[in-house]
Amino acid sequence: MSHTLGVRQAQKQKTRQALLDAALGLLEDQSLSSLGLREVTRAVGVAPTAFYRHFCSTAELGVALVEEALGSLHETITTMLTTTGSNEERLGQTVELIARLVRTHPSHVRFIARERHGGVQQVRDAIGGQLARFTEEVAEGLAADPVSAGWSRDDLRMLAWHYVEHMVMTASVFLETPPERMDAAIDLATRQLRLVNLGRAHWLD
Amino acid sequence: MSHTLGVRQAQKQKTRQALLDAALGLLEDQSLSSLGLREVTRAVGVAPTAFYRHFCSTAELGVALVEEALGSLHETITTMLTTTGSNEERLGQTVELIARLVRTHPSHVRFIARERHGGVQQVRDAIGGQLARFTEEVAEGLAADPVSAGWSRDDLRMLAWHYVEHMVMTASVFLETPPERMDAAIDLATRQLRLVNLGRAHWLD
DNA sequence: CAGTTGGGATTACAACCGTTCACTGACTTC
DNA sequence: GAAGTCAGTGAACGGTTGTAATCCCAACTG
Repeated sequence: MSHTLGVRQAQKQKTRQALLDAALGLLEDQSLSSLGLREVTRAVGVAPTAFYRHFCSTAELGVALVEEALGSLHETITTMLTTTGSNEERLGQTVELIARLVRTHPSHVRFIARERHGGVQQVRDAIGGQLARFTEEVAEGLAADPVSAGWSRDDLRMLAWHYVEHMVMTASVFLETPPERMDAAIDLATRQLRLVNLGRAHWLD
Repeated sequence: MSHTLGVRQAQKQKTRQALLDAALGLLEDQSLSSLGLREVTRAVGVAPTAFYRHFCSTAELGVALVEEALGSLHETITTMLTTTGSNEERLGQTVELIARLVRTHPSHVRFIARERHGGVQQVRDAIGGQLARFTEEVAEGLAADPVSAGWSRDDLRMLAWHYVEHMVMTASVFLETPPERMDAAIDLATRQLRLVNLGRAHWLD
C-alpha cells in the first residue's frame, strides 16, 4: 500500500512537517489566531511564499495540527480501553497514561487545550468533531463492560463524554503542574475519577 | 464611602469601560493574543494613543476583563451556594443558573473559556487564581452541608474543584449549543451532575 | 535525453502594527 | 479667576504583515 515516494514528494513532506513542528513550537506561548505565516517560515528557514505550497492559511495549518495532535491522544485512549484489570487498577493506569501523554507530547496537549475554545472556528470545529468521535468510541468500550448492563445508550454517551472531557482537563492541569507537585496532581485526578466511578456503580439504584 | 467622582474621572471610566466592551466584542472571533490595541481604539472611535491612558498593553486589558467576567460568574456561584431544597431540586436549579449566565453574559463566558488556556500567561494566571478562590469558596459551602460529614478537607476541595471545572465546561458547551438543542444539552449536564452527586453520596463507603 | 513540472527563492508592494512626541483644551484646585 | 493637571488628538517613525509576480533549477516524465 505505502508506495515509496519520489525524492520530490519526500522533500515536500519534510518541509511540510518542519512547518508543522515550527508552528507547534511557536504556539507554546501564543494562540493560533495570532500566529503569522512569516513567523513560521522564518523559524523553518524558508521563504514566506513557500508556505502557500503546503497550506493556504494558518487556519488550515491549524487543522493539520489538530489531526497530528489528536492522533497521539487517540492512541492513549485506545490503550486505555484495551487495559484490563480491576476497576481500581484501571483507574490508576488511566491517570498514569494521561501523565505519560503529557510527558511525551506536551505541545500536543497544550495545543488541544488552547485551541479547543480558541479564536479560529475551523480549528475549534475540527477538535470538537474529533473529540465527539472519541466519545463515541469510549461509549462503545463502556458498553462492552459488564458493569454497564442495563445502561441506556444515551447514558453511556453521557458517561463517555464526561470521561473524555475530564481527560482533556486533567491533561491540561498536568501540563501546568511543576514536577515536584506532580504526585499531588496525580492523586487529585485519581480521586476525581474514583468519584465518577462510584457514581457509575450506583447509577441504576 | 463611594464619593461622587468628578466629571473628569467619570468620563475617563466611561471610555475605559468602552474599551473593555469593544475588546470583549472583538474577542468573540479571535483570541486575546491577536487583539491589537489599534483595533480596540478604532472600535471605540478614539485615538490609538488614548489606549495608554488606561492600559499599558492588551495583556493588562485582558486582566481587567478577567475581573469583570469572573464577577458575573462569582455571582452565579454564590447564588448556587445559597440555594436550598432537596438534592435533586438544587441540581436542576444549578444547571438552570448556568444556562441563565450563558444567556445573559455570553461574551463573558466565551472570554473565560477561551483565555483560560489561551496564549497570554498573565491572563491565564489571573483566571486560574480566581477559579482557585471560587473552588475554596465552594469547598466551604460544601463543608456546611450535612452530607459532607466525615469528609476530609482535601476531598472536599477535590469535589469543589470538580464542580467548578464542570461548571465552566458546561457553560462553554451551552454557548455553542443552538437554541433548539438547548433542552438536550441541559438534560445532559443535569445527568452528569447527578452522576457526580451519586458518587458523592457513596464516597465514604 | 528533451521537455515538463513544481517546490522554493527573490523582489516588491500596500496595509497595518505598536510606540514616540508635542500639543490642545476642558476640568480641577487653590 | 489664575495656574496646573491630564484625557484625548494628530502626525510621524521604523518595523512587520500577507500576498502577488517572476524566476530558478532539481526532479520527474515520456
